[in-house]
Amino acid sequence: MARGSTRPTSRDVAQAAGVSQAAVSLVLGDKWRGRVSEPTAQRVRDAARRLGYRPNLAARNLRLGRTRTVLLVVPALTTEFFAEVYTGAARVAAQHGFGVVLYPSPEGVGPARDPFASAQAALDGVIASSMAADALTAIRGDQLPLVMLDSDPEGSLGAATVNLDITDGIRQVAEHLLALGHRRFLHLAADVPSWTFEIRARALAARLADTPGTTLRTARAPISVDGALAATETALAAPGPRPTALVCDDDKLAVGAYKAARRAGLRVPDDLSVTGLDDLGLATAIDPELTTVRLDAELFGERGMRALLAVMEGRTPEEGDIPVHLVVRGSTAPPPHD
Amino acid sequence: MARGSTRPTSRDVAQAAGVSQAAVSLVLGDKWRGRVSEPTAQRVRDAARRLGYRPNLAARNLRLGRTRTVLLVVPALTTEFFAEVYTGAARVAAQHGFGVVLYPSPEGVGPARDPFASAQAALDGVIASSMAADALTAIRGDQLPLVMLDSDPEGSLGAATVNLDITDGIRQVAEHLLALGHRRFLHLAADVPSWTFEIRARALAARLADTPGTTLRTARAPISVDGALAATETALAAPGPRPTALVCDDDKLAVGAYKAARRAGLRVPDDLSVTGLDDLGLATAIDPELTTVRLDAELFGERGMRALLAVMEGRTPEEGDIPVHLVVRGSTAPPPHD
DNA sequence: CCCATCAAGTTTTACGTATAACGTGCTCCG
DNA sequence: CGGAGCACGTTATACGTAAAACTTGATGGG
Repeated sequence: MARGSTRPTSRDVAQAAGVSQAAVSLVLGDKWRGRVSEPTAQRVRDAARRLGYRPNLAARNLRLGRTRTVLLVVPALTTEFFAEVYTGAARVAAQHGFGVVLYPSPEGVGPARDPFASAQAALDGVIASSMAADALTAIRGDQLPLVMLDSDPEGSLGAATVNLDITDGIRQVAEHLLALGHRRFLHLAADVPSWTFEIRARALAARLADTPGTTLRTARAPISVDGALAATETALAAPGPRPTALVCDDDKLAVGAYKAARRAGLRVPDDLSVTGLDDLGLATAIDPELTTVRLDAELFGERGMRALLAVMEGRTPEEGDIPVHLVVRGSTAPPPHD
Repeated sequence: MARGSTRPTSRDVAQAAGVSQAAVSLVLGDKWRGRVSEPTAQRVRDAARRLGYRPNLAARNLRLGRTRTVLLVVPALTTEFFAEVYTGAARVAAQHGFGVVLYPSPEGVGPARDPFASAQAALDGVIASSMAADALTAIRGDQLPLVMLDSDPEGSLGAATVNLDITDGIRQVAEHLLALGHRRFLHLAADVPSWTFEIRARALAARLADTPGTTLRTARAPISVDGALAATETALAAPGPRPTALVCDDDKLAVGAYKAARRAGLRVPDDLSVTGLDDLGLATAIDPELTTVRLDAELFGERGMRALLAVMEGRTPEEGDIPVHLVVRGSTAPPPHD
């Protein structure tokens, strides 16, 4: 007889079905083969449904010593990129009976401070992107299984890493622009201390160093349309021959670059070719549509979760960076004649 | 003496400090005034820090019968809108010692099926947006405190609701366009069965009905750039006088409308005025910048969480819709002369 | 001087679950 | 016909925490 106000427990179900609480646990946990007869099992299932029984997860977690919950630490949710990473991770997690709790760094893009304080959840593991070393060591000290997304393989304190092959993406961008005939490059770099942006700069510089006669200048901007607008405007007004190709660290910066070009009276792509990186919905919303590097954010999240599952089970995570590929659209063209 | 492999418990701390487990619980729970001496309390705190003790949340949740965790059910994370709702809700939640678990409907925009199956978490309450009635009754049956976002006040089964004043937003749009001189309207409506879209149509029709000489046609599209492009193209090619003002249910649809206009050889805003609704980052990324209705998504999330806190504490949630306001940019202008 | 009060703890219990360990009859084989 | 084994359960216990109920020794007021 249920008391009505509080949620039914397995004991309530047991009483309703005329069996012991242990029998209920066995039947509902699918561990009853050869231990409970089929008719009895059916009685239990009926009673559970009738009472609307759902197991108390806190009790189960305590008993089993695990929570089937993992934390995803992301820099922010200001674009759909990390939302998609979450979606991918959550899908794989759900397939394995796990839930994902999201922790977007309150400071926005940049290092996360204390991912545990506000994540009011007991955790079995952590997937972290762009995290500061101190928070990282805190997690390591907790002995929690950890997977890092897009992080320096050397500096991640031995944690497993899953990376997008950004280096190759930038190389493809450079290759494309060089083939079009560009020689004077401007790099619009995100002013954020993060491995994933560092390697963009390195990859671009490395590829251009292989082709004599090329020049590379760099402008830095915070990741915002207005920041990119200002930085690009300044860079375009600098003395000397104007760059003909503008390589942006991500799509959002490219939007700012479009605006700066327009203000400077330059047409994209006739006077200035622009490239992005991410392939957000933004890329096809603007005119001309943006030539950019497609990052499969959902796959990124999936791979991250899969790697975490591997770590938690003591297996070795899948190796290899996630391939990315250039999507050529209308924002790149041969450079103008002098 | 810690066993090294497993996480320290309050009992380990007790042993290290030479007190009972109860004393540890009292001290660390800040309930020790007049029950434990200051020196002893200090010993406990030191031991806890030394061992790196963090309480087992599963055990705490079981003991206290609450989890300080709530679920946020959203249609999808394909735009930054619900990401911001989450951010706002999570911030308020953190201030009150709550965590927020996200449940993006796997079906994308539209009704959510079973929010509990994959949310591997014990919950104290639910905030739900655009949810199907069946899942809603499931939650109600669970007796969980519930707050609905942007839902029909009549049809929410008595749950508390927090709504944006969309009706007023559309009214402002209509007012603006009418003042510019527009009389022939096209409504690009989201083809999604949801209260929040229904009231857009009603509000627009209601306002135009008040001004004689106006006409209103409606095109329906799924919420995607391509869908909006196709629907708008068809609508613009229809016989009869062409509409001069295109009111879109959200910003994403407006992007598709821009593309359709461009393909039809129409200039925005000279030949066709376009409005959106949301004021996503998208709105200022496109050219011309979009006249739209600014929705404060973070505030929406905050209000939702605050309302849920009120419901959980047996208080009455704050009344009143959240005001929205028109942001006039470059996509609207007086209609062309015949 | 004796009981009430109080500080400073300790002992015990309950939360709901999963499962190891422990009964019961009954069947069936040697 | 005796007991080994099986089918079908039950009883008991542990997970780690919070807090109610209890203990103990000292103090102090009437």
